[in-house]
Amino acid sequence: MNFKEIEEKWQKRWEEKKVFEAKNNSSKPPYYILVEFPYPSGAGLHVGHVRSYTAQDALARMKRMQGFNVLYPMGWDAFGAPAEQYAIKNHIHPKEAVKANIKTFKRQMQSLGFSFDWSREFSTTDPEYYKWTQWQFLQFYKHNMAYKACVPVNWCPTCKTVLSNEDAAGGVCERCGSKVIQKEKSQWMLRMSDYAEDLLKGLEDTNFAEKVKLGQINWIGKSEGANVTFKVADTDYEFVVYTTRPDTLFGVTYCVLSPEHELVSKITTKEKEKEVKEYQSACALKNEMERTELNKEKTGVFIGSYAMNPVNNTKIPIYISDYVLSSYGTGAIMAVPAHDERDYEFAKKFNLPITQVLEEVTGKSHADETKKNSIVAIVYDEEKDEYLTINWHKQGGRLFVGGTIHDGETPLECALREIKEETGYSSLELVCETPKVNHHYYAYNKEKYFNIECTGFLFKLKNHNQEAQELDDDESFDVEWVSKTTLSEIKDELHAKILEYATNPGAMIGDGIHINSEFLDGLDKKSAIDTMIKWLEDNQLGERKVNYKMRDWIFSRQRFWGEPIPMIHCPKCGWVPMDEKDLPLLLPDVAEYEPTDTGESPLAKITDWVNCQCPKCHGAAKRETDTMPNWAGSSWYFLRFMDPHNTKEFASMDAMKYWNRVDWYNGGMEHTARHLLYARFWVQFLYNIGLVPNKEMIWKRISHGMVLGSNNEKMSKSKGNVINPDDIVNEYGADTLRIYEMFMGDYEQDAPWSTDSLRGCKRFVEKVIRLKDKVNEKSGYSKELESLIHKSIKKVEYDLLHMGYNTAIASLMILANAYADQDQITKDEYRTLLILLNPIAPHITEELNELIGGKPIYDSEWPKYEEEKTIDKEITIAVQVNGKLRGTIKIAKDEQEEQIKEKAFMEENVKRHIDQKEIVKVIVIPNKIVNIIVK
RNA sequence: GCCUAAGUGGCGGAAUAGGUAGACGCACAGGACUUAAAAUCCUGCGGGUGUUAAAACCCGUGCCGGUUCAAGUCCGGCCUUGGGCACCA
Repeated sequence: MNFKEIEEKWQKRWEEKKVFEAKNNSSKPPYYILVEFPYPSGAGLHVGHVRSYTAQDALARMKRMQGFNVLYPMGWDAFGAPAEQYAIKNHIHPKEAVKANIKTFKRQMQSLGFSFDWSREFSTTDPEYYKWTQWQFLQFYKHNMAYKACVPVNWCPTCKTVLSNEDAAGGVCERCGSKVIQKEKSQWMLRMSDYAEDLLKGLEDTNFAEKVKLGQINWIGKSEGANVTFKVADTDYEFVVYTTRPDTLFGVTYCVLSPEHELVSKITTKEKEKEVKEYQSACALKNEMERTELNKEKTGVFIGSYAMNPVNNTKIPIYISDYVLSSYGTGAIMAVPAHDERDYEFAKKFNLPITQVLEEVTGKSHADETKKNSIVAIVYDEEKDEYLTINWHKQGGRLFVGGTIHDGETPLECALREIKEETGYSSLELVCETPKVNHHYYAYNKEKYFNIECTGFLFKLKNHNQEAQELDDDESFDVEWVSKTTLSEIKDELHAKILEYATNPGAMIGDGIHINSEFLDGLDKKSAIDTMIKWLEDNQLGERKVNYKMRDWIFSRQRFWGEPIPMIHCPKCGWVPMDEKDLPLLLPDVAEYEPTDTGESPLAKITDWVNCQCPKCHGAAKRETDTMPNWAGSSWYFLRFMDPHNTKEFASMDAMKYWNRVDWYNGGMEHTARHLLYARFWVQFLYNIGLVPNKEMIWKRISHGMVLGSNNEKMSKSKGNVINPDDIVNEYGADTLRIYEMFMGDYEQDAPWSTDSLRGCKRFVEKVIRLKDKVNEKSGYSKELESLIHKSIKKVEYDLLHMGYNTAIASLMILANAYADQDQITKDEYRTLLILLNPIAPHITEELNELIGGKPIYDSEWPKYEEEKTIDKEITIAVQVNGKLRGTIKIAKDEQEEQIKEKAFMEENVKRHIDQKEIVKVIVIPNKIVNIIVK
């Protein structure tokens, strides 16, 4: 059989009969399946595209057969930098390159037989489409959701262009390699942060995969805390910090402002001015990415003035440091080194005090406890890599040195004394003191409950001189030096906790009870936060505050190849929106657009285009030359597919109400955070101004795994592991490629390409073709195959709805193998196999179906299974003895427990294993397993 | 560092509710058909002990421990790899 001819024949037939055109006024229930429309690059279709398009195609084809009016559209997201680069180099209009690329993509998609409704095709670069993108921008503007603001951008001084974060990775221009600097530019912004809470809540009205939801939640980054006002000592200035941990206010030992903070210049003292300015300009050179990279080691400068801690009026120094971002919270923080990792690092570096205000609790509390203070001391011998322990044997196991603090003694003195008394060592060097731990325990020798506040110490042993121990009579233990691994023998909660602190010094960020905190003492984290916020509000020193990481959307791009922003700047009237009826604002039709020296869009040089009339006062004015980001056109394309030819609206409310929403949206994991969030924001805005029927227009979102090269690496030209789908279609046929990509592995997981496995799928197709020779004139299902056929229908249907494409194919292979074992099969049997396989391999199945005289599959119904016929009457179950498989028995479905037991005991091998042994218990799980426990 | 997904034969991967681990496919080996090759068909295919052959047994789902009659699956702790985010107070 010539698969090429067959594929072309059916592709033509489907097109002629308009089989896949969705109707907007059908009585059938609607079902909207969407795949991310591609950016038509010069490289052509990737085998990764084939994977997700086939998966959604299979779903679409099955749903159609099940009686749904399926919308499965395709279009082009064709604005973007690569086309612009190509155009600049070759002095042609980017739309020419885009046209050629779309042609290739479309040809490739059609050669694979995807059931797209091509009558709804459009590109984001079509004026008929971007007219509405511009129109929607005007709605944002009119509802005060768009504004201009100065934002730092990545600027390459050599190329004289603005770079995306991607192109400026590592602080170096991707193209010319020169150092990227930060430059302030006035940009259009969308007030997306206003929607943070709604975007978070809206997730409840979607059926996104859990990991997708999580990505959205993390991106929005909600945090709850408080704003707290700090006064600058000896001045009238004050500043506000944002904190999620107001409960730790008593532990604040310094404050940090971001280098850009407006107060810095006002409160820096004379002596510090020079140092501060230098630090500020050093930071200004770095972009956010560099800051993070260079900030393994904390940097900062003390600006000479002090702040007053509002809870206890302690004077604390003010620093500036770039670990505090001006763009988040208030751009200022209170630092609690004892309970914040970053503050801890900073404090260590600048030798700032660390005040513990929260201590961890170990052990269980008891009503009648005696309080005392104690220490645990860990001594380390660097030379031998050993730790000093005390082995109490049966009276408490292995511990470190420990003891109670005497009156008038500091914890450190106590530690040194105890070490000397218990072990005789005295030549020690203090390495660190750990946070205090609040420990509850019962002392058996004293028959009392204790609650102790314990400080831990880590010492280094300086020399091995050992004096005699000074022991009490009731003390009997061995002093032992042990290796690190032996330390795992220390089971005592307190000692283990101190060990953990000593070996991983840092901030204590967990929960516990508050100390050194006046009215918070004794409270846990959560109630202390609430108590403190209430106190701050009562005293007008602060307030409860929610913050989001998500910022406003920078909507300007200094590019040519994007939707022009329909705004006009008039010297008299300021920014004026274009009249809606003048849309679309077309991109000029020129072939030359060198970048400007100022970093403005190449459009700025096209004066014919830039100069215009102010819509308000009709005076001379200039157009905005920035264009929209790539994300704009893709934020609402799924709405346009519902009504793509509408010239009056972006889509009619009727059409959107009919389709209701996207039922199933598939795309790559890399788009699940940003693209999906932008699209949801866009839709929520349109909903709020009454232009779309639902607040969430996408119901289910899943993401596919990548197709990797055969070496298990990402496909790339430089690695030489790229597979071109055209080659595979030519050599093996579209159906084989489609089957293989669905069979290659778990759909949501990455999978490497294997041409060997592809050949196996080819063999399967050929096997299905050969089965045709076995078809007889009979109808119905034969007794031998009936049950398996019903099971297969059930399985394939379930799998296609749950992305189990690989197992759907496996079950079809099993069915085909069963057919092959028969001398003859009926027409109905063969046809059912063909229909089940059709969603994945549509061409060959239609052809074979036609050859046996069947009604076209595209016009047929999905086969139905009878639940009863999928259930086996006789089943084989396992018999275990003591949990080990010893044999199997055949039982009738739902057979009585007694009979199953009897059969199990009769099994030869089982008999041998229970012979002469006492039967303790017999577990029978109906239709599943028998487990006999013997002694 | 944080978040997230994973780790099962020579390979891709199955195991829907804790119940016979390795479905299905690939690769490989042996055989049949053929003058021969390809295609096709049949058989085997996690490791080990064992047996003339079987039977049977032991070990096995990244590592260590736990829960359970029973763990790839649940719990605790670790290791490794991929993806995302980058000091968010």
